[in-house]
Amino acid sequence: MFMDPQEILSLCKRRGFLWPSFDIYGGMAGMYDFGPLGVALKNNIENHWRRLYVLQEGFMELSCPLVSPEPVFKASGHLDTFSDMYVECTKCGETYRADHLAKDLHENPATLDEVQLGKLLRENGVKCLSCKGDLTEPKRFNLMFKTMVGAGKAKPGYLRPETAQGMFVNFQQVYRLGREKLPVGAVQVGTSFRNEISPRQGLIRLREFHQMEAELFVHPDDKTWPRFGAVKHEKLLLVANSGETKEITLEQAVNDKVIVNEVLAYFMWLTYRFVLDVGLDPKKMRFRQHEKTEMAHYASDCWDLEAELGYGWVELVGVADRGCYDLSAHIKHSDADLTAFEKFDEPKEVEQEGVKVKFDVMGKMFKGDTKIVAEALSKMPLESLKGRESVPVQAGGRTHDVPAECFEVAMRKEKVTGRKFVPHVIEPAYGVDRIAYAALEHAYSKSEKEDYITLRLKGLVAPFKAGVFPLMAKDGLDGIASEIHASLSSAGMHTYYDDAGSIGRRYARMDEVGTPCCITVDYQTKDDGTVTVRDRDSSEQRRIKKENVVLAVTRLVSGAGLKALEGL
RNA sequence: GCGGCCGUAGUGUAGCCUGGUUAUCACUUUAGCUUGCCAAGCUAGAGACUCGGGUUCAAAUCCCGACGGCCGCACCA
Repeated sequence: MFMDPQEILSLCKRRGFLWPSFDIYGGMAGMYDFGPLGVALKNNIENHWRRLYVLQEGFMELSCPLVSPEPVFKASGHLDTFSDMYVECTKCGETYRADHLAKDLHENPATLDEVQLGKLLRENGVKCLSCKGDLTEPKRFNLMFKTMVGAGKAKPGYLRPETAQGMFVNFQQVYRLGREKLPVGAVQVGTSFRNEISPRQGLIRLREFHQMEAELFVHPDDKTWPRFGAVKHEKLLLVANSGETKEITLEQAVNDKVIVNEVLAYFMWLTYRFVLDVGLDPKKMRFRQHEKTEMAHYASDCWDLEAELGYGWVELVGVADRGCYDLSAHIKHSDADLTAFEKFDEPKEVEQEGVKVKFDVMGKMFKGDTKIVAEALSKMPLESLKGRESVPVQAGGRTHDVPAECFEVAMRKEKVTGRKFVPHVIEPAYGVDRIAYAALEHAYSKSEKEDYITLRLKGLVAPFKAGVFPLMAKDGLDGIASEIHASLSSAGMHTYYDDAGSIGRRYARMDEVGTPCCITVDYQTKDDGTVTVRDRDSSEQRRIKKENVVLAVTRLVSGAGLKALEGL
């Protein structure tokens, strides 16, 4: 069925899921406010995700600042990647990457600023490739929001364009807390920012959005996963970049090298499980492998989980093997040791020639300079130290003459028990807003004849778990209903109490926001203590004892259906 | 950022071309009555011309700009 996103967004606005931000000031593209129902939906999605990643798979959840200092993004590559320069044709409006046009005019056009690049293009008479029109001066599009941290000599900072970097820069903490074993994983749920040129399509392309990202650090030679065996016979619909589309088991996909390794396959499966749990339609889901050209140069494999929506196929989740790229980049830029250590089976004896400083002799001679001279000395090539009476050492801006009795060069035996290596990263990255939207769209249904809208949300994600109504707001029915509402609330369930208008209208309101069931107190309740439970999707009812309401709602929310109320 | 279309209560709309009373209708919503299980009825309310400038005696209506929306192009680390 073709779905018009406008219809969904209209419902969302009407019923308090979400609305355009800053509306009274004319709004701002790419920003949405979540209303009470939207917040509940989003929280439910995020909390279920935590249940899988943190509780089930044992990832550690972090929460890092949204504003990050410049070096972080220098290292990650975002600063350079986001600073692409564009020129436009003044005649036909075509846009080009300025550095691409200058490719043959300069050995490395990416190093030029916009003024230099503009001059270069002008002097070489570069015109529009399609219509030969004049080009504008290069313009810089930076997709990160920039800000200043502190007053006076403020440092530039950026709003994070993804949550991932916070986990990479904290690798040491995560590795240590994981007791220095691999695999070890971190997750972060939170807001990210991208200053999109033209945000569009409702929640699909936002300037401020929510991500749930996981970074799993693994040994480069061991990309297996303990729970893989339990799911290896499960099937996924794969659209490979070879052009083939097939539904095959995880095991076969890994054996045939369709998916590059076991751990990636496992997290693709977990991703699929997750989106089914939150109510997405399996018939409208697929995994699409990135094209070789689309994939970041460092990634060895990347699959997008896509959902079919009114907008077409939309990426909800990206699952990538990023290799050692991220940690290596931060090692290079920060000098921090973001490596893991592996013990050899047998320690190795390694004989190595080295210089040993005799501090007792040297200290008397060099006094306060001893430390810096010794340091400089031990960094010098061994050959330049051998067989000399004294050695000139540069330290502290001077040349020190160090006599041979201050050190000796000798073979040293060292026991090497293992080696350091840079772990590889498996990254599942989820777009919360997109998933929330997909959950709404896949749950949306409208009866043909009377435009009766029902959101068939999974109980797990539904903002309200139940509606509670007195059939009439009198004769004590309202009091009993209030008590039931209170008992559900204290059991931790968000429920909606409503005693106004006809009962049908109240059911309809709840159906439209996806509430799985409604409890109605009627006159029979006063006689025998039973209430009716109405199921949203079938609109059928059962009577149960009122003291069993919490249990009944719990069962219905878990998707058990009315038959699970037998005996209550 | 470019091009096309568009912007009226919470939602969906009429009016705009051809400027002129108190801006149409439905749903929603509030209060009261009624109502004994699926958007019922009655009565009384509330609620809008996206913003700014221009033309005019007079602008929802015509013109310009901004903002916002949809579609296409480009972009999407």
